[in-house]
Amino acid sequence: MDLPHPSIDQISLPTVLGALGDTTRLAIVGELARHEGRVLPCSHFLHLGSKSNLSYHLAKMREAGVVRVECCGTRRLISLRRADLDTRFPGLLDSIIATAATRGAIPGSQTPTSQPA
Amino acid sequence: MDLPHPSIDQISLPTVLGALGDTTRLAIVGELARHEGRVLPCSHFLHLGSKSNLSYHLAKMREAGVVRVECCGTRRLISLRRADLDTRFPGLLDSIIATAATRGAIPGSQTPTSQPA
DNA sequence: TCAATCGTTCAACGATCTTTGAACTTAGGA
DNA sequence: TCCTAAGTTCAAAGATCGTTGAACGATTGA
Repeated sequence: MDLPHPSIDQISLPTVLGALGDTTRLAIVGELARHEGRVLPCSHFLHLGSKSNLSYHLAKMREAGVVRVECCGTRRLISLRRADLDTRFPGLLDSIIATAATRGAIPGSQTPTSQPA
Repeated sequence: MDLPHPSIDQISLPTVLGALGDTTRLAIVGELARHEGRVLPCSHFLHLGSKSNLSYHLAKMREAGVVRVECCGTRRLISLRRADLDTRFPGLLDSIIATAATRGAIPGSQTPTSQPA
């Protein structure tokens, strides 16, 4: 039932960058960053795409080592592999998340703070 | 004769990440970083691919705003848009370049210092 | 002028990506 | 038990990607 995740050593820079080079996936990462430390179900991201579409994007990020997916009954609990990524690529995630929270860096996205709550 | 480059404001995070999510292009950026401030002709990168292949990758990075391409006779002089990227995405390029210089982060690549000269 | 050099462009290809909807699986609750 | 909710998987489709080789244009130098 456990889904396969790359070990820290197996996480590759171009694969991570490729995984983040997509507006939907970047939006997911931004969302996860805003809920730092917490764990979110897939359904949290339904506003970003259809069920099967999210399944696709989340699998891609899991395989790239960006995200961890844990099974909990019929749920999948998603979290950022923040510590692992910080170990592997110091500063990378920080700068991406900081940028992603900035107006205009991601075309078509709204600034998180612009949403009511 | 001048090739089109996006202005700083037009540089988008997912596009930049996508441009860097490729081993050939990451290698080009690494090479440019090792020659910081200097300007290199396309021919400098011929060990990374064929002429037309490099033309493709360099165009992609130019359009993404990662690289500047200046025409000088029949030459194209390539440079990293380091200052522009630092302004737009503080810390991003630093962490990518630092990582790219690390053994193992980019599968199939050799650490620059591992090469004789 | 002629030839060589430097790089772009094009068409083609196979591969990968992104999205969709329908069918399916699995677990939990009434 | 049966139903529902949460996600996955699959096939299909269209788009984009990365690579190649051939043809092309533009500049430089003999």
